Amino acid sequence: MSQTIQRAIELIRRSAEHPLSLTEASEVLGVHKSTALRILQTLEAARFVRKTGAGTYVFGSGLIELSELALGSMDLRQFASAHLRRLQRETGHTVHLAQLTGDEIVYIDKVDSPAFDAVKLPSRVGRAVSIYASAVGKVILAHLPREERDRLLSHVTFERYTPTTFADRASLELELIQVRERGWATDNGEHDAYVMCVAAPIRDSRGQVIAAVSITAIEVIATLPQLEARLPLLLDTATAISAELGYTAGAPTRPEAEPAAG
Amino acid sequence: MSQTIQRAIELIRRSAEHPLSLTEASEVLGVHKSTALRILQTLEAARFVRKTGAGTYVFGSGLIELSELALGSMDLRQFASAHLRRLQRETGHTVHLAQLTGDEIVYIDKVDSPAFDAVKLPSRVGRAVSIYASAVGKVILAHLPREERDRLLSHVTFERYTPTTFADRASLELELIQVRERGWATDNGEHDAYVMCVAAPIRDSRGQVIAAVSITAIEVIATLPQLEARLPLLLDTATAISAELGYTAGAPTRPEAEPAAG
DNA sequence: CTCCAGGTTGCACTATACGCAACGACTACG
DNA sequence: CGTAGTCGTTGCGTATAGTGCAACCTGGAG
Repeated sequence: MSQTIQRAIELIRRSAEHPLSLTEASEVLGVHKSTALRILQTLEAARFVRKTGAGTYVFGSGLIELSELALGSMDLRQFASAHLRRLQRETGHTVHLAQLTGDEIVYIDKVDSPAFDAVKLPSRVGRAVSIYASAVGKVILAHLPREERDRLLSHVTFERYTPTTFADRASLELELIQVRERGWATDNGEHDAYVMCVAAPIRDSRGQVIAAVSITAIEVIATLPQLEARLPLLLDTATAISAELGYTAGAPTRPEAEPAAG
Repeated sequence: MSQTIQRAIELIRRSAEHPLSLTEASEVLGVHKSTALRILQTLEAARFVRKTGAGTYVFGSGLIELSELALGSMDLRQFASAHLRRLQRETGHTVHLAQLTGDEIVYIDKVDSPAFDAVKLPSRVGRAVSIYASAVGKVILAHLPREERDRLLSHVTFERYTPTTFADRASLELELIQVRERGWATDNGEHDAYVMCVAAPIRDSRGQVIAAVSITAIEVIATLPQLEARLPLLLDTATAISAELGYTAGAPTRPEAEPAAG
């Protein structure tokens, strides 16, 4: 693992949080100023950081551009966009789109509620979301083939964030059975006590669940039963997005049955 | 300038475009496979790239998250968001927000038109926009203090993209005078022959022009006169955003006058 | 004018990233 | 079923590339 690149990465991270002076950068890395300077100059040439008039370094537009390029080329995101926005308008709640990518589930789109609670939600596009303590995580997990689910959960160390968290494999499996049977999942403040969600699965053309859409609200805005009242709309949205991906409902594949998976 | 970091940057760039195999990565850099592997492993540990099941490397969510963090912490973007969305709804056209950052003007938000032309527009959040061949560029340039304008233009090598481009300093200055006097700018296909824009300036609390908002359409959707018909809405939007930033209209500062700037 | 802090440059050194070669996993093909 | 070919991974000796140092520059404060 390259030391130089690790140092560069650390500086990019810091620059995203707040402007970084050269001296600060060298202290953070524990290296000489000249070393930090060379790293920052290299990053600057690629527009990964930008030098302000005050001589400090901040996050650069080059990285933003690359991120947008990567996000924009995701088919799912394009297909889902209009549906998500409609769901937001009709429910009034914040809408999330999360996708299973590799070993983690990542938010790839978010439509904020105009209500004041949007700013309080800790979610952010690109951020990985808890696999077992979120509605989108559970609904994806529940519909995955067993071996896949095992793979994802094998990395996990369970943590009890709140009193409602399913904080061990056994209780989670029970919850997942229920999720699988009814076809949607809730998050009853399982990661943040005041955040409620309802999520529905999105399937690709093979019938595989690859993503999930959810509506979210903090409890003072809407209780979990109030969110569940919007289930028809949510399920319609998920179905519509799945259809865009080529999924034909009632398809022969029933990956969630898995009588002898693995 | 650090060679290792430059190589890492190149691989990040490539991974944003399409999945990258190890062999491909090593060929791109002209280095041994083991070298490319170490770079990719370092990036992977930071979630800057992600390894797919097929063994290829793609753009990672870590970078997307950092970009969203950086974008989200921009005050201007937050203040402008609701206004941009309203402008889009009421005009039906694609809306852009561009900010002067350092030596370049960068798109920091974009609200796509639902019309099919949105996909044809080459703009992207994070991308730098031509300073002299765009409506947002010209409207910002026109209202900048002379020394600032000189600094920005000193880096520029003029290029005639289309027949309407202001492709030399003299003709651009004439155009800027007009822009400054009427308070808004157009782009009559000056960068891409079929893309039309109208832009208005956004001022901060000191009265300085720091950004611009624009509406854009391809010519088959709306001609320039048709876009100009939406000027009242556009100017209202720009004024509203400026107000959010603390600008009080009719302020004593008139930076655009600049009788003896510099 | 002097001092100080922060940033920049040139150079010698060695830690660090490199290429090599051998190995393992997998696939295609005879 | 065996063999050859492709791709990714590991360990190691080497030299290149990145590092720390010291001197220099710049701007602002006292």
